[in-house]
Amino acid sequence: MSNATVTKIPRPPKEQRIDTIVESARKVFCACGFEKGSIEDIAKEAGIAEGTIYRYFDSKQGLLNEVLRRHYSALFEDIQQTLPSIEGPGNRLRYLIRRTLVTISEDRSMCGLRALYAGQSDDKLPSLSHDQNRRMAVLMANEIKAGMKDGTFRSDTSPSLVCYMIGGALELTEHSFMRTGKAIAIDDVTESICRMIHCGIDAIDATTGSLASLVERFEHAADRLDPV
Amino acid sequence: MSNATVTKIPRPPKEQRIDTIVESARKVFCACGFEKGSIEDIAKEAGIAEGTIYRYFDSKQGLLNEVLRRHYSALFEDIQQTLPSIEGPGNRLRYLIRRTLVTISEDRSMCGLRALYAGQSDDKLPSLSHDQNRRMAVLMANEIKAGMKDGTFRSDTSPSLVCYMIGGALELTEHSFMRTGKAIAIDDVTESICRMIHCGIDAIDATTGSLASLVERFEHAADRLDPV
DNA sequence: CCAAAAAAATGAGCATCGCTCATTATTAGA
DNA sequence: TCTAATAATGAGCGATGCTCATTTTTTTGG
Repeated sequence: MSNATVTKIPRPPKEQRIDTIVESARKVFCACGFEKGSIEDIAKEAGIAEGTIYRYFDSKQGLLNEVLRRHYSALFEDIQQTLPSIEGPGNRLRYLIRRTLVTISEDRSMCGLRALYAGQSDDKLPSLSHDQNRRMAVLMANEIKAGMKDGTFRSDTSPSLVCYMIGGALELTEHSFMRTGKAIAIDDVTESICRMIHCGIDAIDATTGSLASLVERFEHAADRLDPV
Repeated sequence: MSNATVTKIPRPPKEQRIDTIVESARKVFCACGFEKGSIEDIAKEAGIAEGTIYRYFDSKQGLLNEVLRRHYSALFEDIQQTLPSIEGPGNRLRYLIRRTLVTISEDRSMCGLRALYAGQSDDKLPSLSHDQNRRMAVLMANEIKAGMKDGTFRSDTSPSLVCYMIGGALELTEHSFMRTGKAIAIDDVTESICRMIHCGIDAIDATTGSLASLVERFEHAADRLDPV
């Protein structure tokens, strides 16, 4: 009005504004969780008004979607580049499991968000988090199908079932990490999951023990018929 | 005051009132989900004032806790009675898996609640739903440990990992059921999970080189019996 | 360079919801 | 029957996601 230099701050371009909002949302959500982190907090963090957020995002949920989408896009780009260089369905499956563990291990706060968010989807379309999980599940399922085709894996395997079992194992690790904060023994866990997936829990001699004894009996029988 | 017969409705006993509230909450939560089902709805359904609910329950969350607790208590009582009559860790594990599938199959709306609720727990204590899952996980883990002890299962198995993998498989079935509404092929799914758990996905000849050598020995023995 | 139109930003305010508490209604005890 | 204890009520509080009329800034076109 009168004296002060009213330095007109030019508006940042659209893209940068969105970046600011998403980044602020990420900070707030990671710090407070999705429910407790309010739009007001995010607006304050970004230094803008609440209404501005709604010019770029339909809802709080949509904002979280974008936060997660950005966070996971790096992971999937990385995977897409690496995967073709690995030989064999079993090895590629192992890589996918290990890579997921690395991601979990890298960002604990985001894990909480992810877990929190996963239960969020109600009657709506599958939530983004589910979508990310599904994307990973599709990658894993592809490898399992490939393995079934080339004879590495049993042909009566259910790819989706196996994927969800792997998912369960990863979730356990994630939960445990979130609760305790203790570093994940990535290679050990990968090995455990892979061994389980490949061989199951039966003791070797329980699986084939009976078979071994059968062969033994057969050999004895053969011996009797044709003593050496 | 003046004319009308003011039929004094006696207050129901405390226990019955609680039952009414919990049952109303169950209906509303199942119909609308936890978030969208409001306390107002529940009070209206029960024919009481909102405040009354808070005489008996600390919070909306606590009310849901009780709804779930009652729903699952029957399941666990049933299990506790049946389990001791089944012989062998493998068979008991199979029963637990199948029994869970039956429960999922029996109440689709409650599944939604369960799934919704699972993601709810934030910084608080583990939610009731998690608690129920954990209770089931403990039962399964006990069987796995028993199997490891008696030599049925490999001794380097991680019980909790296996439990979570089973949990993942059950969750897939639950989600699929909730989305499609198509009846669960309980026995088929049970078989798939058990086969996976016990033997993994590897093709037989890939599983054990020892098996290959067994076959070789068999062939040698057979050769001796019936030389070409 | 300016005026008008378009676009962006604002923040007061709305609707909803979980929850509280002062007030009222009912029951139990003497 | 009178009184103290207990139960029930519902208006209202505070917080929150979201809207929209208004204001501010940018763009346009002459």
